[in-house]
Amino acid sequence: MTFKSIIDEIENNLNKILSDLSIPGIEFSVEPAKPGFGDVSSNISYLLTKQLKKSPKEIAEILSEKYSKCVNTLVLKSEAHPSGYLNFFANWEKLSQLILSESYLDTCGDVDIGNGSTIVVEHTSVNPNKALHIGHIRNIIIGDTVSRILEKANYTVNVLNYIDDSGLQVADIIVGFKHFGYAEEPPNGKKFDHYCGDDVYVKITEKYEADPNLEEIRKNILKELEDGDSEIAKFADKITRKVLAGQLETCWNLGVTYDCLNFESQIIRSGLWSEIFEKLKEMKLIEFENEGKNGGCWVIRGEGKEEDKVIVRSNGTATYIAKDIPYAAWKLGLLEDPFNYEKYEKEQPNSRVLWQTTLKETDKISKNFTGEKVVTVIDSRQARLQKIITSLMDKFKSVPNAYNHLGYESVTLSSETAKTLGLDTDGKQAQMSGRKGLYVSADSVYKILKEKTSEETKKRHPEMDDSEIETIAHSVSVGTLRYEMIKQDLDKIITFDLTKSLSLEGDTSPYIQYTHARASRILEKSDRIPTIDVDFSLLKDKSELDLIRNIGLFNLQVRDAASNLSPKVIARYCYDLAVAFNSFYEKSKVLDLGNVELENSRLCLVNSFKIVLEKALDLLGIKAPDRM
RNA sequence: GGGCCUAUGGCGCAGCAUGGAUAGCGUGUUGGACUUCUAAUCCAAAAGUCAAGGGAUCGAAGCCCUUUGGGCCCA
Repeated sequence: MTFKSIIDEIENNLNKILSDLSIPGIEFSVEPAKPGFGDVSSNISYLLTKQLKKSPKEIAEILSEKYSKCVNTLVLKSEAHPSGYLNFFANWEKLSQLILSESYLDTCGDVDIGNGSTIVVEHTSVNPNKALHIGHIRNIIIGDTVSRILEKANYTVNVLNYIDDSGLQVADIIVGFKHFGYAEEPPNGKKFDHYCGDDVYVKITEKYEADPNLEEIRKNILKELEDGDSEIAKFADKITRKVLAGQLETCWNLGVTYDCLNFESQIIRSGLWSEIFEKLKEMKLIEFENEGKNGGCWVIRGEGKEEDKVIVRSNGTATYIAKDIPYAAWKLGLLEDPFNYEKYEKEQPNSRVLWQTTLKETDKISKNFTGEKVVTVIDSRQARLQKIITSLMDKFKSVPNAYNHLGYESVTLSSETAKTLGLDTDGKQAQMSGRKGLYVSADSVYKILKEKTSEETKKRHPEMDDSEIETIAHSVSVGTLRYEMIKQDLDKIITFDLTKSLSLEGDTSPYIQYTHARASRILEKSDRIPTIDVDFSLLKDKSELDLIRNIGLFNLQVRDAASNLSPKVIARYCYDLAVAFNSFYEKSKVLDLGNVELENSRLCLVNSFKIVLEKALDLLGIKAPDRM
């Protein structure tokens, strides 16, 4: 039981009072109070003004009076604030005991929203022709964090990465290899994904601009890609898998892992499309256009003023939304699974097994990576397309809201950073572009961070050996990058600046991780093992109670984050928790107090903080070192 | 032409879903705190017509409408 206990108690009592007054159920709030207004507040008085024909203040006074006669275990007293709010003060001795005991359990922070049901989270899904840049990282970190949160909320999560290995971007680099003599081995040991993105892809794009005739070559390559048995398709498969391996290396380094890789080329060859095409016709979700500009096409009717969306062109080829529809239906388990599965050739850094789809019949392993619900993480430029898919899936699946598009705004480059990459934007931010070579790669950002944090750690701990420094610098660098990608709202554009975005102070991951290190040091230096068998009445300082309150809010925050698919909620929670600890740290010493009872109580609190912060940071995929 | 997102101290953001108290935080600026469980820390000060206008409400940063600036998507 956590801080929610006292909220529940108050809610129950207020409901009882309401029914005594024979007022039918109204939806009042009972929430953690703002500082200076007790511990819990309710807006109930405002909502009763019409029925009782009294001012909020008078009502609050009446309710407070009645409340004092209720059965209370966790509430010490209620108070009518002149503003009309009804404020409650906790019996902290009991509440602290509840909260801190709970925090020592493995299940701390668990909530049950999913009820064990399966949910698919698809993220990453980057064309396998280039290295991941900082914009992709936002997608990946959002997806990974949401998966972790959903798991905490009792969903069985299947994480998918969709590999678009048969599109235009892949065709481009194949043109480079096949027609412009780019070596298959990158020069001087460059990572293969970087080589394909920085060198081959960008240069070929330049050549297209110079010579429009090359379009023809690309078109032919594209056609050959669709035919799985062609030489080109086999070659492309080899190249894209090498790029993919480089991309996965970057992801794994950031603590991101997957359950299954789904290859677009296989979806195309599996025949899923024709199956879904028939179904769409049958359900009359698409119509054949006889005349007008879309004459001869199969279209989805736009709603209201929206344009019709062409699904199959008059020449019989499917548009690229046509690839998304069968995949979406497959994710929801609406189609018979045409795939077999095999293990990916490399192991992921944690114990999670990574599978990949295959059409080979040889080693027939069937798996199920579909979900009763689906979350697709794609940036909001795809919102229109995703809306069409969502409404189609709503018609396919009886469960409402089964398919969810989790959109987010893009990452742009600050004008200063764009300038360092050779583009003068006249003070404006710049959209990243893989095609133009205007991007900051994830690997390079990690490398810069790693150097910075290694140096800092070395300065603080000259005695440490290199491998320990390396471990700490890694955790802090990954944390910093992940936290930057997650801490603000999904619909805010992140303007990435190579120097400004890599701060290690203030509202950052190192700040939070540092508080964890402080807590660890206290526990390490004390020669006792913290227990919950302590005198909780000794914890009565404001900073102590504030820290306990924050600890007790963990599961409420997880619930909020999971039900709203809002990873930043957990980021803010970690930060608030760290602030509360730092305030406690300044005001209350823990060791060498000459008072064993008090020391034990505070040790219990410190340990509880450490446990909960670790769990919360784990939801963000951030590791907390014991020293830094 | 149609649609989506966004606007809150100099800069970057939270709060908006579910209207109610004194609009919070970081950074930057100014000043202060390391002989102490680690200063990647803490304390304090200055800094706000919550884009503008209108509406419903006893009450709006939040809800509705209009306009403007910025970003994106479709045509």
